[in-house]
Amino acid sequence: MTSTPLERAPRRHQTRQRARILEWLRTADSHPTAAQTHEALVRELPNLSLGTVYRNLEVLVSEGLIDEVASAGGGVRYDGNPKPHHHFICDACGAIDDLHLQAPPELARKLRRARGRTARRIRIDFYGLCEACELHDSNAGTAS
Amino acid sequence: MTSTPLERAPRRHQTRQRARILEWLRTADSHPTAAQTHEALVRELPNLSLGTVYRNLEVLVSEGLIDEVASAGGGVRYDGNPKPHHHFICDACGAIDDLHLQAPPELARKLRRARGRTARRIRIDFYGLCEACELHDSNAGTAS
DNA sequence: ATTTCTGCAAAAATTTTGCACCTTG
DNA sequence: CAAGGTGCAAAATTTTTGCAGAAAT
Repeated sequence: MTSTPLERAPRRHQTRQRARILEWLRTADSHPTAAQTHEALVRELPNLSLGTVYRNLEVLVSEGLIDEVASAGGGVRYDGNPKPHHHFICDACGAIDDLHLQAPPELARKLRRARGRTARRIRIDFYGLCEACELHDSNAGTAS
Repeated sequence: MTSTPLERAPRRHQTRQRARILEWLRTADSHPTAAQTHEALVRELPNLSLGTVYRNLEVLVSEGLIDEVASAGGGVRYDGNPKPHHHFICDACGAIDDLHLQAPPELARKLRRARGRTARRIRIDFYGLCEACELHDSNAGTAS
């Protein structure tokens, strides 16, 4: 038996720090890193420590209130929108945008046919150039 | 002007280290981290340094020979299969499996309609339980 | 009162770099 | 021999932890 040693879920206390982190992530348009989250909130909570931010992000993820988004380059980013959605990621500037479109049910079927597995959740990442970068950028096919 | 200062691509030399890293990644069934790659190869290349592995992975990515896969938890992983494909990720054990199915063209259309952007590349991640974990695991709806 | 949380600082873990010396072309 | 590459070690980052005191329930 690989017994999980009877782990009771702790009763969470409500703290200003955690509340603000969640609230801020919800309104953030980008998908911030732990450091960016700390940076943004340290103005109004001057003693907020990075450790506290890390610990709270972990709690919020485990409670399903936010999502972890693994971003290329290795950093973890956080997404204040826990509803299933997809992402458009700019190849040039790395910006991540939420897309609230629905995954075609066909995909789940394809998976089942290919592997016999059932998908609980499907996440689609679209890569391309965001509007700003597309304009900004003429050297798209020119390079040698 | 944000001039790219006329950067000439270096002529790469062929080295045993780089060759073996690429070759090993191609046959690897998992999606290894830099550390795992080093660990696996240090037997046959006893002086192989981690720094070299990092530098070569970066080169191989930039040449499009391998892919970076950002995995939750923050670590970067590498995928020796540069052809576009998708992933099935086990919620329980974290294993990542390649899926060689084709994204429905409908998706690109949806993106265009929703955002007016064009997708160069679409990556789909399916989350669920792999076969081993599904069997292994009876406590799926039982938890309080 | 008891449990959970915070801030701070130290410790780990991960990734990047500088540099002297080898290798490839 | 010139351009790249390697190994090693130090430095820079990023994330995790231990602890004593503070807050929440």
